[in-house]
Amino acid sequence: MINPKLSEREELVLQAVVQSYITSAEPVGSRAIVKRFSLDISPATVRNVMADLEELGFLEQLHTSSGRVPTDKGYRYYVDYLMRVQDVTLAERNRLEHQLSERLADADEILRQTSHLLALISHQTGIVESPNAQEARVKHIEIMPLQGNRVVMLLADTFGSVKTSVISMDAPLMPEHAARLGRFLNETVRGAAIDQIATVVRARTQGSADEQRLLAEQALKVMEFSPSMRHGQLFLDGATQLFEQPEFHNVEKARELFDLLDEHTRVVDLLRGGLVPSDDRRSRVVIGSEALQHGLGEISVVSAPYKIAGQTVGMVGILGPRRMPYSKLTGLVEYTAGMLGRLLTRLAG
Amino acid sequence: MINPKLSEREELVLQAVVQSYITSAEPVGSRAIVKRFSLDISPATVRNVMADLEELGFLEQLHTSSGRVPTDKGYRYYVDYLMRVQDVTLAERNRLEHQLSERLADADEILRQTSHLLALISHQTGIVESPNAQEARVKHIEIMPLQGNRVVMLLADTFGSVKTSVISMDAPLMPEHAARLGRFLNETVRGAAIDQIATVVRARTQGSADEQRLLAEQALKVMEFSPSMRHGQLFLDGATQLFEQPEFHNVEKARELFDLLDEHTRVVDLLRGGLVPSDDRRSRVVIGSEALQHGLGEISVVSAPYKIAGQTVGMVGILGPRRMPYSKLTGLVEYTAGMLGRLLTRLAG
DNA sequence: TCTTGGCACTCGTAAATACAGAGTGCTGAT
DNA sequence: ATCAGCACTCTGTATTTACGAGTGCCAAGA
Repeated sequence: MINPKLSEREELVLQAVVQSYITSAEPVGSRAIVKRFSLDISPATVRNVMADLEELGFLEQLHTSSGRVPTDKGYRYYVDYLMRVQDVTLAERNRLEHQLSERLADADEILRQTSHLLALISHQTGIVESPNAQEARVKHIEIMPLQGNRVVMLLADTFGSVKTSVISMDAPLMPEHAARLGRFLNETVRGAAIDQIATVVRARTQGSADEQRLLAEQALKVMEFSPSMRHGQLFLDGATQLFEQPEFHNVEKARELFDLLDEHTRVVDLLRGGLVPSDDRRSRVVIGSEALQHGLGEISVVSAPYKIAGQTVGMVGILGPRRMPYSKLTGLVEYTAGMLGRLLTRLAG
Repeated sequence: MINPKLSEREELVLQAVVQSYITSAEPVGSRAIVKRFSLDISPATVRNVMADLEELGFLEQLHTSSGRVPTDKGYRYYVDYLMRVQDVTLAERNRLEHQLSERLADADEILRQTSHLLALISHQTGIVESPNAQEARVKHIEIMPLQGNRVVMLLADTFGSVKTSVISMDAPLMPEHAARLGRFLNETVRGAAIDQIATVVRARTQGSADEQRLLAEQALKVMEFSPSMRHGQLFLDGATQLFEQPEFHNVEKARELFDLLDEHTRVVDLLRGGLVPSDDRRSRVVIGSEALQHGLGEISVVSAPYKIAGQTVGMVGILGPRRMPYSKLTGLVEYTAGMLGRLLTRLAG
């Protein structure tokens, strides 16, 4: 994609249109712009520039003689070249600090609370992805027999999060066998990546053919299927706020949106913005239909990666209508990602 | 409330109106009824009966000369006296059996899957309340130190469910202290009701004043605040399906609904139907504004209690618009509650 | 006394028409 | 290049009209 550099005046007008439209949700006309931004040029001149911008694909009219609305391309140019990232206000910063330091102990609780705060501050939907299981290492495993054939497996990882999984065995597990199995698993698997556990254990038990191998493999088989272990969780909050946005007053659109939010894999794709995790930009923006195969061209996502101990492990983001205050939200996700990283790093070890 | 017994013909007409309206979502007129149910009386007669029913408060007109629509009172009479509970079809029964026996090991997974199936079969929102913590007894507690000052507490109860809670201590916990604390807690608290743990331990540690008392109390303090321990979880599924119902094509209504679904305490109140748990009816129905102080007069809930080992411990239900196929859904929740009870009883011990 | 056919009336919906306002594109003057 | 002026286009909002579904009531019949 070539970068079609615009003239200074064109940029000025484009920026004005985008900013006006973001706050008003109404198509913006030439007169409104001159007035609102106290420009030294006449509406007629603005009209000429707007006509050019429309031909270039940055703006569009819903019908002849309505005001202009930005296209995806217009938003993109605005986000990439025109917008100035806006710092989080002091009040917002305080709010984040306070409400997040309360529940320091539980990683999941921190993630949940983060998504909640993102939603509250942005008035959009806040999204937080749990630390990627590919990066986490096993810290400790505990095995505990339950009633009947069932066993619970508790796994603590290096990111400070704790996962449990209840497994059904072929036969009841005696406490002493459980202890032995626990020791075995800890020796074998400590330090391994979470999603490599099965492979590691299988390699280790390949040679030796004692009864433990059976137990271990059985436990692992179920572990592989435990959804909370394989896929990271996704914390969403504030979805209902989107009903306030005029773009979702249409019930069709609203339904599409809520269906999307229920499909976590699609949401994660949006969050990651189709980019490789090594990409080290502080934030990214997906606009409208850019990353979506079908439907739902109406939404945008602003997201930022967060790091634990210097390593990128997940994303935080905000999802809302295409018409979003990008400059403010970009600042917000970047700041939030930074803080979340610091908090989680403190938990990790 | 007096029970205003209706004449046979009045009952016939009321039933016809309710059933017609439930399937069509349109106000129903006199001619339509005679036709649809092949009645031997004329539209004019039906009109007279309808006028009576309106005066008695069972029906209403949206405006002069539109068809009639049932009022809350009308639905109530239908549900209490006219409707015949409809059995679950064989296909639905098979579906429930199959899909629920797959994940037998994890109680939470069973509950989640149950709400999912209720939603799929009913095309409404499925709700399942986790077994009431007041009835559950502690089976086993495990304590495991994490990085830094943190400790994870794992609690298995007599209902076969497993809860974890991450706690921040004042100082790091040595493995041997953790083991001692674990033994102490198990001795003290085994068999106690989940929501009585704090009380029991406090009573036990009142006299003895060694270091363990400090540890135990500290652990408990946090445990009390752990939300997943105190309140039961609520599993909801299929909310977006409600967009298909014409009553939620209005965005205002849709928003109110989704806001309600986010407030789990209100949903639980609806589920329980304002009745005492000892009430042993097989199912209950809350219609429209009956149990709601403000707003949201548009929804109904059909629910049924489920039992573990003969004891009522929670509710399953279906939430949807007031205009619901009560006879079918009543059968569905009753059957589902029964099956869920059997499955969970098998896990418990 | 209950039932029913007939009829005038009401109300909501949909289509057709008219109108005002916002905004544009173009032209000619500076 | 810029801009004032003007004709034109399109939308949204009444307003009107027509239509149909359904009612309430009355008077006649069982």
